[in-house]
Amino acid sequence: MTVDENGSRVVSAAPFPPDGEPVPRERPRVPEATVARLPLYLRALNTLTETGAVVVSSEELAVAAGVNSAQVRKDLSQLGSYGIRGVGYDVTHLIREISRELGLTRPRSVAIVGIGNLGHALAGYGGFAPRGVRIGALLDADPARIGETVGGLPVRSVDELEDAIREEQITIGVIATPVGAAQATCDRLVAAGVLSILNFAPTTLVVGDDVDVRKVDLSVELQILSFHERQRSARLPVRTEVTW
Amino acid sequence: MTVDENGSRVVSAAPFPPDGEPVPRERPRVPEATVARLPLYLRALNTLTETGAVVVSSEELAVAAGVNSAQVRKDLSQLGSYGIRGVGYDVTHLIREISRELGLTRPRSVAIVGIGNLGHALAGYGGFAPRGVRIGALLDADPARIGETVGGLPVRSVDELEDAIREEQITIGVIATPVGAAQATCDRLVAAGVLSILNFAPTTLVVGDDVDVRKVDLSVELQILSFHERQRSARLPVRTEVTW
DNA sequence: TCGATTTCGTGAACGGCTTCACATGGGCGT
DNA sequence: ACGCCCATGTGAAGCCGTTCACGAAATCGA
Repeated sequence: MTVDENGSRVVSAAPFPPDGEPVPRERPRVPEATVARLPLYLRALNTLTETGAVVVSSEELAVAAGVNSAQVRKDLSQLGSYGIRGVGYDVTHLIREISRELGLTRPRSVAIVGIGNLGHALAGYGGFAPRGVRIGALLDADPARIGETVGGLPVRSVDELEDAIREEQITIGVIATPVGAAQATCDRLVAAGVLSILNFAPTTLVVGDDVDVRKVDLSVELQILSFHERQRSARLPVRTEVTW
Repeated sequence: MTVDENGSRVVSAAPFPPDGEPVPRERPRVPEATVARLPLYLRALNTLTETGAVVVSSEELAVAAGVNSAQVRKDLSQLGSYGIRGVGYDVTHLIREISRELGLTRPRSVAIVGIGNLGHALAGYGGFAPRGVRIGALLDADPARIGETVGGLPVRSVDELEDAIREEQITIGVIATPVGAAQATCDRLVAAGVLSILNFAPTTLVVGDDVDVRKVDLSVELQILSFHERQRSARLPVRTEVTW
């Protein structure tokens, strides 16, 4: 299962239930693009509650998340009609529904493999716990680092990877190892039962179709910015007066 | 200028030059989706040269980058026809052309603001220099960290931000500060002349239309994975036998 | 020289996503 | 109780991106 998979293997649900079924299960399917924005809405909503807001309009939420307001409405309508016309959305209700849709009601546990600078940063990042994601284990191959405590958790040997995943019921693996160890680490995580991988190593991981891989690549992001800067500078020298 | 801007302001070039012009300037425009893949190709090509490969087929490159081979051909054809039918692509030539397209021929300098764990990780990341991106300055607000050397570069006070940007001809700002300082840092970077921002702080930055912002958000990635896991588990309990 | 083989380049079809525009319908003031 | 106002929910249109399928072109061997 790749990042952009279009769910073609999913049993295509009938557009409508055969009759006036009282069971609302089997909603059509939430588009991938919407899923990617739900976390943004969630964060914006959490910020809003701190300011005491109790209802929010699609326009406000759109500004806070940096998207179009029609998009907000369409996204939220995918989860059901939780808004009130003429008023807006109930903030706490919306937080609950989005959290449920994202599967954050039962917290997920992650293992971070590779506790270098990046692993440290991830382990110490406070933004996980309040959002339904729990760090269950830190693993590293360097004996010098084992036993060290990072963010309240001890660093364990990567030899214990399989044990840790079982003990802590880990379902998500984060790869923060050097490039050379990334694929092998990935294979071990998958063999141990992990089905979701977040990869920070600058390499393309090869996995089975049933594994979900997402990739965060710093130099790719910078190169995309570089492209846009080049475009911009190439556009500056106006050529209208060359013709005469 | 947002990430997904569709270049509507760009003068739409005529599909063909009026006649057999020798000047190939004004290609139609490279799609954003293609730009996002060019860095992947570039990395795969660099790996290939190390193995001694001199030509590469679209199929090989596709496997290395984890995409479809038709996509590779379509992407590369956007930059011009650099392939040879029946043979493949010349590796070194392709590296040159992609680097040129991405604007990496004249190296870009970045400033990293916020030298915590994440800033350390970024500063120490070896993947930048060989890819046309140079770290020009490290800045932090904490007096205790100023003067420290990270990755061969001294940490300077954030008070010197404007000076550093001028001296080092920095065009890209990387925000690795706490959330609270992100927007203010962004504003200062923009005021100092930076037009591209890579934001690691979990917040939506508000900028003018002429500033290009990209965002890397760790918890968002994890929440997307969480959603897919929930989907998967909801699909597992087969319901065919409930009906009798 | 000629045909077989390989791989690029690309038109066309398809599907997904975004945006617009407006009907729908709930609240609030009088 | 009634009508005005406002924000949601959603068809429709258009755009962008992906994939298929095949023609074009280049090499190689006989």
